[in-house]
Amino acid sequence: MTTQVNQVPITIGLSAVVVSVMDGEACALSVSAPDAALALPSGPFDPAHDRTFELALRAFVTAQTGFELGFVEQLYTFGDKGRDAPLADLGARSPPTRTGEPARIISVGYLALSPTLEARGETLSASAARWTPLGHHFPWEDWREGRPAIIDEVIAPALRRWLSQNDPRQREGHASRIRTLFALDGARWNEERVLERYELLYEAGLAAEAARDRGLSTLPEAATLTRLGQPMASDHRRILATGLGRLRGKLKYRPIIFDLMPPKFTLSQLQRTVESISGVALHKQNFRRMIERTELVEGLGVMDADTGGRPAELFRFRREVVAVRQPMGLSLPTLREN
Amino acid sequence: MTTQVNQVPITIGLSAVVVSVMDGEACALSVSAPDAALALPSGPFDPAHDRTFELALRAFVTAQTGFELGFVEQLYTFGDKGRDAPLADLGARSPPTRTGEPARIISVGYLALSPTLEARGETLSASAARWTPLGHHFPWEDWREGRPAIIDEVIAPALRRWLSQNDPRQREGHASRIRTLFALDGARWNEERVLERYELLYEAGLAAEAARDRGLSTLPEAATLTRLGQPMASDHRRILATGLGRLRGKLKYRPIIFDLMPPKFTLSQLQRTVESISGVALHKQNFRRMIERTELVEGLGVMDADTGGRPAELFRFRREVVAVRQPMGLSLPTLREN
DNA sequence: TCAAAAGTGTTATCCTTACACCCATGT
DNA sequence: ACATGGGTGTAAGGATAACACTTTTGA
Repeated sequence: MTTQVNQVPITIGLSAVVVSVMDGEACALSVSAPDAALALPSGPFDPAHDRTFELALRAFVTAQTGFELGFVEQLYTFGDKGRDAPLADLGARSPPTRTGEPARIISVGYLALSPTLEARGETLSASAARWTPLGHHFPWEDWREGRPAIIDEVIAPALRRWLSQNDPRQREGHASRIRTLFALDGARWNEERVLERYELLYEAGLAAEAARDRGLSTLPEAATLTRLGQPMASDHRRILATGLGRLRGKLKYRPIIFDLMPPKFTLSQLQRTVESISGVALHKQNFRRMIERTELVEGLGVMDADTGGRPAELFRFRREVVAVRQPMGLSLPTLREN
Repeated sequence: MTTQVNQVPITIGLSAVVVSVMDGEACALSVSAPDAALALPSGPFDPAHDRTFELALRAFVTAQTGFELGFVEQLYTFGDKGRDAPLADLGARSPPTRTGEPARIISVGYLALSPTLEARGETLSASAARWTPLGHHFPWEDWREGRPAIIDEVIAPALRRWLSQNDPRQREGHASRIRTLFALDGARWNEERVLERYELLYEAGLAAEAARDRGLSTLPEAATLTRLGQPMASDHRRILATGLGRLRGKLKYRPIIFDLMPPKFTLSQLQRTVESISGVALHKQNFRRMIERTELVEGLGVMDADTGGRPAELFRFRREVVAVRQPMGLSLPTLREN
């Protein structure tokens, strides 16, 4: 025990996983870190002036990217030493080092959702922010077209190689994690476990960030790494994985999918949005029956002709029913094929 | 924007909601705050020496209460100004005020589970810690014997009185929250929304903490307040509500109930444990069928004779299957009666 | 006329919920 | 024998998952 407390000052950084769906692809808002790596919009929390985390977050996301957040929810607070120091100072100021020692940086991650909105592109082009498909960061998470080839071609072999170099006492546990997280040997894919999959890859040195953080020890061939998703600054890809996992889970019991939809939408658009987030393909009619059962949407009797085929009816979200019976959200039946 | 950052130092406090079930009652571990109020075991996070939040938490819970935590999970980070200053210094040291201004106190709440264990009582008696039934803090949350009388006798009338004094523009929204959160007018009880219920009562000035934090403005009769659950120091009852809600939700999709069970148990003990946490009564046979379907437990062929009636078979949790197919957890069908 | 996408009918299967009933022990 | 709690059989109703099929537009 020390007698003097807080010789090491604490800095709190806020990071936002801002998700939106553009052209059928789930994307996250990103900015460029000083070293040109992609980063989440982030900024420091100023204890003197910010009344709440959420207000601070909304303010600097608007400042950095030029638009306002709707739905916002806290994800997790990352405090471990040893993880790469987050760029909490990305916004403006640098972390204080009043006494000479480096500040301890804590980061609080947030999830935010933004509806698809065509007009929004212009706002963005004025800033350094851009929308990056989540599939670029997590290419193994998209099962909409069936099992992604990268799992069997790259991930499974690399993980098995790692396994064989492991401490034999840990081998069984690791083998079982590999099997279940990546749906090998007949195990079932669970789309919610995004974070655990990323952490397994990181642990196995298969995330570019791991090589960076560990000073390049036991680096796999660079060719393998580049196929395993675009890395991000600091621990931002971990925060992004946390956000995607949370969003996928929450879809099933809260109607938050509608925070990603424009005011009017067709049922196919709704289905494609769910699919792009959850990463699995859904059975059309069962999806519709489920939506109907929840009574969360209402047909407007108006048709959308820009579908490429037969015109589709437009629907709206019945926001009013949520107040009455905080409902189930959507149920994702599981996988349609394979 | 200031030029000088961190004039106001940040202190991080850690608080633990440690849940265990004793004699069929869900309890939380509590300690006595200096002003004699009940408080959660809490302590400061020392950025110079604590490598992770979780390690720091485990250490001071052991120091304060004398036993070790098993399952631990982060709940939420509370950072709003204006909420009552948490007792982050309960453990030992006082918050630093190097520059004269008060430190900004952030608190990180954790949920921890501890299996029922008879021998544990002795450890506790040596310390200032004790087990307090959650029903003392949230008397409206226990629906095992049907709808608690306190809802219709005390809560609903008091909330309606509050409603009538409200800004008319907010009235409709508030009325709907009251209805759905407390299952009035035929609305269905949702056992997970513990935090929202507590926050509604707090907002309406019906939690003793609200009177305290607001300097006693519009205090309802003291008799009403004392029926509305035992208050806690700082915002600890809010953290406790967060923990109970999270635990109730998580029961349904992760098999964490077994972190509350001893190594061997009967199915009735298991059912009573689920009931004490979720606060609802379950149908015996349906519960058993569900447990059977999950294949999470295994009969030992050994009988427990201390049941008061026919001896019951003892079961154990098959920890090994969790690794294989991170399973559903338990599904709480809803309410058996009413 | 054909491609493309919207939208519907039907069925087997499984899970949920709710009945009512029997079994083994201690007093 | 009877109270107490353990343990089981059956059946209706609803949700899920998977079939294949018709309809309406634009090119």
